[in-house]
Amino acid sequence: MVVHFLREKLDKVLKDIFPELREVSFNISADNRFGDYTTNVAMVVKISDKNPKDIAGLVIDELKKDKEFIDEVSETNIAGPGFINFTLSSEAVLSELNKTVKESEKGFDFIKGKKINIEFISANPTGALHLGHGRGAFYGDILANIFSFAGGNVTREYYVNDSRESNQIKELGKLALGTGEQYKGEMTSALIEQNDFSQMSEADAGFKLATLIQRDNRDFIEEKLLVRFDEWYSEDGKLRASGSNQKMFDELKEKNLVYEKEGAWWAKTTEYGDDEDRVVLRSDGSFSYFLSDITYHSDKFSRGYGEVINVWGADHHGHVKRMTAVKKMLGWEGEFKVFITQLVSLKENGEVSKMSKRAGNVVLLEDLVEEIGLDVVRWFYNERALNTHMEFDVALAKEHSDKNPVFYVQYAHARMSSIIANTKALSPNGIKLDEILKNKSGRDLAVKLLQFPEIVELSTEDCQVNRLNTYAYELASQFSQFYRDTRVIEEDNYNVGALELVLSTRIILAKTLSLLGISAPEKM
RNA sequence: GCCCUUGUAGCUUAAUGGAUAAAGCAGAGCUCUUCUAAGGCUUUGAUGGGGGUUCGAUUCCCUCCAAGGGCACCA
Repeated sequence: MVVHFLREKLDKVLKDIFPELREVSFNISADNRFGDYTTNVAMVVKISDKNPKDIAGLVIDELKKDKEFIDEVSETNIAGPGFINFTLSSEAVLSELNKTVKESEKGFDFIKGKKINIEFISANPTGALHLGHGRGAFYGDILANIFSFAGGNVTREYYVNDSRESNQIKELGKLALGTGEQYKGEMTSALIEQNDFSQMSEADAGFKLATLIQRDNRDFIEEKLLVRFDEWYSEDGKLRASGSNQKMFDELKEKNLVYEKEGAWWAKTTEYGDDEDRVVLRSDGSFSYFLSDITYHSDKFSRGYGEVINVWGADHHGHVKRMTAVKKMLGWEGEFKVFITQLVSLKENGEVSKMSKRAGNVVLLEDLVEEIGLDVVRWFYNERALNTHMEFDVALAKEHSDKNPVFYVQYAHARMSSIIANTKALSPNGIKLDEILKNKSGRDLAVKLLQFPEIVELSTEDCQVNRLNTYAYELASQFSQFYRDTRVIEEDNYNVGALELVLSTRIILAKTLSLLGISAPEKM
C-alpha cells in the first residue's frame, strides 16, 4: 500500500532529524493540485531560527537520499504555509494499481485475526422495526462488513429482550389476553388474531407473542434488509432460564459489589464512575434489566473478543456510563465501544414530529424499503454520520429516490460492465496502460483506486463508515470523466490499457458497493 | 436542575486541526451522428452569536442562543 510505504519513509527520516516530533499528519491530498499525498510535518516542528519552508526543504533533502523513495515519487514540492506534497511516479501508480486490485479482490489484513463482536439492532420484540431502527441496522451491518474485509474475525450479534421476568413480556401478555393496551399495533393485532392465546397465563401469552414478533422481525431483517447475524442471543434462554443471572448475582454478592437497601439489591457502580448505584435485584425478587445486561456483557467478554462493540439508539446513551463502570468493576479485558445512533425525527407536511409509537406516527422500515427500494434506503441511511439528527421527510425521500446518488454510482458500474461485455468479440490494439495513465482523467482515476485500501483502513480505525459513500461517489465521478476523455472501443478494436483500467475500476467499485450492501447491476 | 448529541448554501448532507469549506437536489446557462445523456461542463449560493487556544479552527476549550434525546425497583 503506497500510503504505508510513504509514511514509513517519512517516519524514518523524521526519527533521525526530529526525534521528539509527534502528531504529524500524512494524508491523501484533498485536491490533486496538491499532489497525491501531503504532510504537515514542517509546520508542526518548531525550530526558532527556521521557518516551515526551510524545514520542509531539510526533510525533502533527507528523503531524496533514499533510492526507493525516488523511484516511487516523481515530484516533491513545498506549498502554501509549508505543506510537503508528494506526487507518485507513473511507474509507482502502475505497479501499485496492480497490487491494490489484487488485494482488494481477496481482502486486506489490517486487523488480521482480531476477534470482534458487534451487537446491533437488538430491537425489543414488541412490534415491527421502524425508521429509527434503520440507522443501527445498516450501520452495524456495514461496520461488520468492513471489519471482516479488513481481516477481522467478526461475530454479528442480536440481543433479544425476551425475559419472562420483564415488564414488557407481562404487558404483551395483557395485550394478547385482551386486558392491556400497550404495544398495540398493526403487527401485534394481526398476530393476536391469527393465534390462540386463550387458556394461557399472562406470562406464557406474553412470551408466545414476543416469540412470534421476534420471528417476523428476524424474517424481515434477513430477507428484506439482507442483514445477517451469527448469533441471536436470547435473554430468557441464555441468561434467565440457564441460571446465569443468578450466578452473576451471587458473584457480585460474594465480591461485595452489591448491597441491600429498601428491600432491593443495588450494584455499587458509583464507585466506578457511574452517577448513581443501580438496582440489580428488585424488591419483588426478580432481576432487573441491568443485571441481565451485566451478565450478557460478562459473557461477551468471556468469549474472548478483543473488541466488543454495541450500536445503541440515543435513548440508551445513559447506559454507556453504567456499563463502562461495570466493565471496570468486574475487570473485563478488551476494548469496549458504544456507538450511539441519533434518533430520527419525522417530517410531515412541513412539520417535524417526534417518532413516538404511542402517537401512532411511526413509519415502518418495511414500508420505506418497499416504497423506495433497499439500495436507495441503504445509501440514504449510510450517507449521514451517525450522530447527525436525521430529519426524515418521507415525501421528499420518495420524490428524490429517482435522483438519488446511488443510481449515479450504480450507473457507472453498469456502464463499465457494458463496455467490458462489448469488448469480448473485438481484437486488442497495442496501447498499454502506462499510455492511458498519461492522460489526466486516466491518472486521476488510477490514483483514486489506490486510495481504496486507505479508505478501508481508516474506517476500521474511526468507524466512520459514511466515508464509503463519499468514496463510491468520487470513484464513479472520476470514472465518468475518464469515460468522457478516453474511448475503450474504437471500431473493431479495443484499447488494452483502457480496458485494464475499466476492469480494475469495476472490481473496486463493486467491492465498495458490496461493503455497503448495495447491488452492483450489470445493466440499468 | 444534571448529563449526552447536533446547529455548514434555499433543501439534504461532506470535510483524521490545514491550503480557495466539498457534493447532490433546487435555480441560471452550455453540451447528444459519440462504448448506457441516469452523463459531461459553466454559474449563483453557507460554517447559529460572542470570546479563547493555535502559524492555521466547521473541527479543540468557554459562554450565549436554538433543536433533539436521557435522567425508574421500564426495557
